[in-house]
Order: sequence, then C-alpha cells, then structure tokens
Amino acid sequence: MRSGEKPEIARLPLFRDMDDTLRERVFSGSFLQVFPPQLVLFELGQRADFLHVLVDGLVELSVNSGGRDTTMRIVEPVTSFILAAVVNDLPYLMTARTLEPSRVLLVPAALIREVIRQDAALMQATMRELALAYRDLVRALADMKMRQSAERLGNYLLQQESQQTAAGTIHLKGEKRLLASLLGMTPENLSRAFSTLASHGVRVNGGKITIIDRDALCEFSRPDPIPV
Amino acid sequence: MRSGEKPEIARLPLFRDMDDTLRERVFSGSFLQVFPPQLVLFELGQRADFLHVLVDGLVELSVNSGGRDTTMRIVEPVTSFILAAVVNDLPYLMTARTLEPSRVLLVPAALIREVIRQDAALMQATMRELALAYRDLVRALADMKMRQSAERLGNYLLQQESQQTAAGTIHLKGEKRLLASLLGMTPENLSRAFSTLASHGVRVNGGKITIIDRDALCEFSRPDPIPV
DNA sequence: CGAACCCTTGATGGCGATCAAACGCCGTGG
DNA sequence: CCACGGCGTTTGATCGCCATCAAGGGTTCG
Repeated sequence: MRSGEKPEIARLPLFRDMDDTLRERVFSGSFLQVFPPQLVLFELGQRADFLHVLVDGLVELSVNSGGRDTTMRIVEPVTSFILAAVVNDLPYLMTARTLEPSRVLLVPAALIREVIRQDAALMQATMRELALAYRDLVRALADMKMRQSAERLGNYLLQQESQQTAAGTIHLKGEKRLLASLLGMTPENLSRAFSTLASHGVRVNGGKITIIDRDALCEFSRPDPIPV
Repeated sequence: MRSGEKPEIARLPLFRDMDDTLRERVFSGSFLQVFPPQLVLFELGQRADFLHVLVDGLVELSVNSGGRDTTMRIVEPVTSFILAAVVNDLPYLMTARTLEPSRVLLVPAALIREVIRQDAALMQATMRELALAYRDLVRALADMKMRQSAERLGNYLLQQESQQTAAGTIHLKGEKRLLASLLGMTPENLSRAFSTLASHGVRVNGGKITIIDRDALCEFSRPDPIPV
C-alpha cells in the first residue's frame, strides 16, 4: 500500500508521531485487503502474523472455548487491533470475524516489531495505546463483576452517546445479539434490559436508541465517576 | 534508595535491560517505604503520583463504585503495579491496600516517565509489560463471562499450581474472602465451590490446597488451551 | 411466497446472592 | 488459666437475576 492512499491511517495516534520515511516503510510493506462479511480473519491460538487496522467495515473480536463464546470487542474504523499479541509475538487470544464487508490493512508482525525498535515515537505510541487498552479492560472487568445486566446496558448507552456525534441519539452497530454477547448476556435478556430502561429515560426504535432523560438513566446506571 | 540495596528490583523484567546509570537515577530518586497492614496506599480517582513496586508483603488492588467493591488483583512481591496509569498520567482506576506489613518502592511518576522517554530498553520493557498485562485481563474477562464460579476456582487453582514451586500444592495468600472477591463471588459461594471441587480431585486444609487428581480437575474446569 | 433468521415475550429452572446461624480460631481480659 | 468476644469460614434456607426453553411476529432474501 502507498502512504498517501489512506491518510486517516497515518493520522491514527499509533502512527501519527513516527518518522515519515519509516511510516512509509511500514505502509509499503503492508497490504490493504477486502473481506466479505462473516469471514474469519484469524483464530484464537494462531501465531500473530499481522497487526490489523480496520479501515472500513466492522469486525468482531471474540473468545471461544469449550463450546462457549463471547464477544470481547466490536472494532469500528479506523482502529488497529490485536496490538498486544503482535508486540510480544504471542498467539492471538481472540478470534476476529468481519460483520460487514470490510477493508483491513495487514501489517506484517515482524515488520512492525522491527520498526517499533527503530522508532521511539512509534514505540511510545504503542505503549500509550496498550496502556489505554488496559484501562478499558479494567473498567470492563469491574463492570462485569459489579453490575447487573440492565445497568451494564445503561452504562454502555451513556458511553456510546458521549463518543458519538449526535447528542442523545445512538446507532447500534451490528445486530442486537452481538451487543448482548459483548455485554455478557443473552439476546432475550438484552431485550428485557431495554424494556427495563424504558422506565429510565431510554427509547428504542430498532437499532436507533434515544436517551430522552439522561439524568434518569444516570441515576439508574450509576456510571463510573472517572472519565475515560 | 540506593541501587545495590535491592538487587531483585533491578532484575525485574521492567528494569533489567535498561541503562545502568539511568536505572541508578531512577532508584536514587525513589524511596522504599514500610506500611502496616490494611493501609490504603492510594485511591481510585487520584492522580497517579508514583509507580509502585511491591518488595515485600501483600497488596490488594480493588475497584469500588456505588457501594460495591471487587478485588481486581492480588499483588505479590516482587512486582510493579499501576504502570498503565503512570505512563499516561491518568487517575488510578483502582484502590491499593496492604494486606500484610509491606515494603513498597515508590518511583515518582514524572521521573519514570522521563526516563522511559530517554531509555529505549526501558520503554520496550514497559510496552511488553503492558501487553502481557492486557492479555491477562482479556483472559480474566473471558473467564468471568463464560465460566461459572466453581470452574473459575478450578482454573485459578490450576494456574496457581503451575506457577508455584511445589507441584500439587497451593498456599492461598490472604483470606478466602479475598479470593472470593477476586473470582467474583461471595465468601459463602467460594466455600461451596470448594466443596464442589472435592469431587474433582481437590482437597482443602485451611489455606493449603492439594490437587490430588489433576486430570479430574482439568476435565471439570476446562482450562484455557493457550498457555500464558 | 416461503424459509430463514432476528427480535420479542412468556414460562420455567438453575446459579449464585442474601439472610441466618453455628462452628472454629485467636486475642484479650478477668 | 479460662471465659469471653470478635471475626472468618462453613452450612443451611430462601430469594432474585439471568439462562434456557418455547412460541409468535417481523424482516430479509432467495
């Protein structure tokens, strides 16, 4: 891939501050690939061959073990994923699957590791990214351990609302069953959780959610006091 | 603190490969402090002032929010903790409390951040450490979402056994109520989970656990196929 | 138009939380 | 030295959240 082709990749926090010629080297050694929906990009247990950057589309990261399955993250463009497996050259802990037609930049793991060693700015950005990802997971784990399902949904909605453009309105990506799995519940109970939130300021219309009473939702969900 | 004082700190993966004079600079700017049990070292929401290294004793990292409380990690010597908050200069997401009389090395956050910028080996070690910690949390979250309580306990025991010296024998650190909170259950249910595991090759004697039938425990707990 | 499939709603059951009480351990004070 | 009280653990009883099973409505796609 050539560098100018996808300026939004170069603008990612991960790549933004690094040396231009090294960035060019990374991109020219990588390739942009198009995938149909429902395609498995890699599976848990495989050696981490590529750092992935989702350019367009939607990807699910899930863990499956012993017949059970749970989605760990929904990746939206433009974001890199599985950085942690790549930097330490360890097997993937998750399986990645496209949910929509997607374009993914595949950066060979050995290449990115080599350039990380050469470029302090890239290494620092990697370190920061990992630290932020770690903190996200700390929150997610505490959420799962301390809150019950409707509260988790409420907090998810509040968090989504804060980082989507239109205030008070949220568009769910993917199917509701996916959100259910992300929040650690069944589709049936997600549906019931939405009905519960109806009495706390939330209106649902398909994949479009409206928060008509933010205060009521906050009081019910007791969101994390520390901002992200 | 002087450098030769605590060679096992210098041998930590985090500090092992860095430049000697810079390591000396880090240690000389830090101080080793002794704390009594049950003392709060820092609280969730505070600005991260120090990178902590537990030299001796036992520390609990917990999250408390909305009247609820859950322990996220039990820190044993010699280990650093809350690296993620320090590198990004963000508030702590967890509260730290000593469980036993403890000695902790306090490294000023600004100092460690400065030296990280100067020393590529330290930065790389930080990056690796964060990536490994991230992967641990991915496992912990998947564990919490997919397994029920007795299975979680079984896996915890198998994991502890593999990283403690004596094969087949595990010494729990801290009280059982602490382990219960770490595993996301109540003390009552931890007790019941131990009884369940009695029919799967586990014997309990106070804080001393013996795995008398490893295969049976594995079959019951279905441990993660991917090694740590 | 029919067949999947997803979402929703209802009925039932199980895991785990809560409440309650008894036991054992340990440190204190009589 | 022993009695007592506090605390953690264990065991039992009950309750509530959520999973599971089941069925019906809506949408999409062949």
